[in-house]
Amino acid sequence: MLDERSKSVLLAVIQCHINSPGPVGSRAVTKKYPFGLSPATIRNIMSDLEEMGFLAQPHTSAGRVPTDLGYRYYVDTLKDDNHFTNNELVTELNKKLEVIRQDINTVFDEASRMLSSLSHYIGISVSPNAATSTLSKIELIKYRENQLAVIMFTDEGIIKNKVITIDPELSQSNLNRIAEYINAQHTGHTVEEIKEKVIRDLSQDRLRCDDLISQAVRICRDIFSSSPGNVYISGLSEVLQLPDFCDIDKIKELLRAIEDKHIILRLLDQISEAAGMQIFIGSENPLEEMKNLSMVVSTYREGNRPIGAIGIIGPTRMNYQQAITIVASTANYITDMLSNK
Amino acid sequence: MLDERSKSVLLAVIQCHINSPGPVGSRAVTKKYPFGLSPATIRNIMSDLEEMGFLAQPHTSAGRVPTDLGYRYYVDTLKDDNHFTNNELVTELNKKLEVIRQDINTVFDEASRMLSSLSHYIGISVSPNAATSTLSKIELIKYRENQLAVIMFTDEGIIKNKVITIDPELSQSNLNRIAEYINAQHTGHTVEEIKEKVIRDLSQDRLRCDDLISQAVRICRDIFSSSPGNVYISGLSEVLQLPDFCDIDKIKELLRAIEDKHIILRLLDQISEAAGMQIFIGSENPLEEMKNLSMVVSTYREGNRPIGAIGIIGPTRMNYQQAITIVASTANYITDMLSNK
DNA sequence: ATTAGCACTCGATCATGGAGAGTGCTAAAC
DNA sequence: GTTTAGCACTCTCCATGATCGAGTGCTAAT
Repeated sequence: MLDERSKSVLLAVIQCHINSPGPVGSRAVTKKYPFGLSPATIRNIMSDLEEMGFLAQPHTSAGRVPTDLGYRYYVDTLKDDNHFTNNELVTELNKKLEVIRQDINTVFDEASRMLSSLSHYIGISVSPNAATSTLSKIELIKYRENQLAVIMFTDEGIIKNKVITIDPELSQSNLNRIAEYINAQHTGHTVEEIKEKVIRDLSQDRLRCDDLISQAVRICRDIFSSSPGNVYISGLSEVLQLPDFCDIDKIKELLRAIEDKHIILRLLDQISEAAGMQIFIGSENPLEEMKNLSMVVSTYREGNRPIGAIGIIGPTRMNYQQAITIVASTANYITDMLSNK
Repeated sequence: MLDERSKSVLLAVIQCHINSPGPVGSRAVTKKYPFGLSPATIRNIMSDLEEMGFLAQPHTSAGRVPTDLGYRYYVDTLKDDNHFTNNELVTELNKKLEVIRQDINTVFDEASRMLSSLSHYIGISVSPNAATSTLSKIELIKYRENQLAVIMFTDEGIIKNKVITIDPELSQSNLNRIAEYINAQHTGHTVEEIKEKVIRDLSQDRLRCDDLISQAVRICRDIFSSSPGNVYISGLSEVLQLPDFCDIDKIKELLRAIEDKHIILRLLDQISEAAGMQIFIGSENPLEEMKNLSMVVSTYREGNRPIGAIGIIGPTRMNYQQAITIVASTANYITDMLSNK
C-alpha cells in the first residue's frame, strides 16, 4: 500500500515532528534524512501522503503534521521491528525500579511517579481490582461499638482495609467465627467467586442458625462488594514543560481528561480485560476528552491473569518508542513482583 | 491609624477587586459604593492609601490594586466583625458535609474535594499525623514468610496499615504476645509516647529473655517510627477557570507550589502545632513558591489537641470571607466527628 | 522521473495610531 | 479647609498595515 520510499519519508516526517513541535517542511526532511532527493521531490511525496491521510497541513504553505493515522502507521512499524530495546533507558529504569522493590502496597503509587519522571508525560497506574484478586486471608476486627474493620490480604500481598457498620450486638467472637469460616473455605479464590459462593452457601444454612447466619450474609455482602483499585496519576508539572501544552486551552483539556479518577479507573479496568500493551492515538481514544492525547498502557499480570494496568498519557506527538519501552518494562517488573514473592 | 472614611474606601476597593479582577478606578468605587463623594475625592484618598502601602498601582494611570498589606487589613477587620456567618453557605456546606459522615478514614479525602468544590479554589487536607494520635488497638499479622502487617487503630477511629519486614523465624504466636503487650500496657497514649516507653521498658527487660525481646524492640521501633498523614489536594480544574490563572506562568507557579505533597505536608504539620485558623496572604506565606497565593487554613482537634489541618489555597485576590466560613465550618465538622464517635 | 526556479500564500512580528480608562494637578466652589 | 470640576497627561488595548521568512504548488528544464 505504501512503497518503500514514501514509507521512509513518512517516518522521517514523524521523527522530525517528535523531535521538535510544529509543522515540518520538505527542506527540513532532506536536511535531517539525506535520501539523495531534493526538497521538491519530497514535496511531491508528502503531497501524496497527505492525500492518503497520513499527513495534514495546518494551512496552505505550512509544513506537514502527522495525522493520527500517520502515527498509527508509525507505531505499527515500531511494533513489527520491535527493536524498542533502548538499552540505556532500560538500565536506568531497572535501577529506579529496584528502589521501589520493598512493598507491593506502595508500588503502584511509586510506579506512576516513575513513569512520569522517566517519560516526562503523565504516569498513571491502578492497583488491582479487589474483585479479581485471590484472597489469602481475612481478618475481622470490631474496633468500635458498631464498626467493623475488614482487613483483606490477597495472594499478591496486597492489603486492603474496609470499614463496615454492624449491629452493636455482634461480638468479636462471632466475627472470629465468620472470619475463620471464610479463611477455611474460601482462600485461594477470587473475591468475586467468594462473594457468590459464600452467600449461596450461607443462605442454604439459614434455616438452621438464623440470626448469626443472616448477619454473616449481610456482612459478607458488604465485605465482598466491589472495592475498586486506587488510581495514581503523576506528572502534571512534567507535562506543563512541554511545548505541546503551551496554551491554556490545551492544559484545561488535559486536566479535564485526568481530573476525574473514577473515569480513568473505569477506563483502565476495561483495558485490563485484554492482556498486553495497547496504544491509543488521539481520536482512537475511547474517551472524548482524550481525543487530542495519546495513551500507552499495558496490563500487568498475576500468573497469566491480567489484573491491572499502568501507562502513560501524553500528547499525540509523543515519543512512542520510549514510552513503549518504559511502560513495557514497568509492567513486566510489577508482574514479576506479583508472581515471585 | 486609618480614619473611618479611608477605611471604607479601602474596603470598597478590595471588595470591588474581589468581585472582578483588574485594577479598580476611582469612578468604579463611587458607582458601587455611593459615599456621597466624587471620584476626585476618592482619588485623593486612594492616593493616600497607596502612600500608606495598602494599595498599589500596576502603572501610572491604572486603577489601584490591594497589596498584601491591604488584604491583611481587610482580613483583620473581617475577623473583628466576625460577621462571617453567611447562612446560605453554611447550610449548603452542612448538607454536603452530612453526606461524608460515614467513615472517618475517607473523610480527609472528601474534605479536600468539598473545600474546593465550594470555594472554587484548591482544597487541601491532611489526615492526622500518627505520631500524635492516641493508639486504641494494634494488630500484628504475619501474612508472608518475612512480612508483617501492622494494623493500628487510633482513638479517633482511624485505621492505618504498615508493612514491616521481619525475621521469618518469628512466629505468629510471638507476634500475638507482642501485640498483647502493647495493647495491655500502652493504649490510650500517643504513638510518640508509646515509642519511647516501649523501647525503654523492653530494653530494661533485655537481660532476661534476650532473643524475643530484642526482636520486639526492633519491630516496635519500626511500627512506631514516624508515619505521616496523607495529604489530599483537589480542585486544580476549578482554579483554572479563574481569571487569575489566565496565563501559563501563573499556572506553572501554582503547580510548583502544590506538586510536592511532602512540602505541603510539612507545612500543614507545622501549622497544626498552633490551634485555630491561620491566614497567609501572598508574601506572608512561609513557602517561597506561594508568595503570589493566599492560604486559609484551620486545624482540627481531638479534644483540645490540634492534630491536623485543612484549608484552601487560592489567589491573593480571594474571597476571604467565604473561604474563612468554609474552612472554619469544615474544621469544626471534622473536630466533631473525631470527638463524638 | 527528478529537479530547479519562481510566484504565491500564510503566519509571525513589529511599528503605528486612535480609543478608552484612569490619574494628578490646579483652580474654583462650597 | 474641604470638596469638586475640569483638563492635560499617561498607559494599555486593539485594530491596522507592512515586512519577513518559511514553505508550498506548479511549470519547465534536465
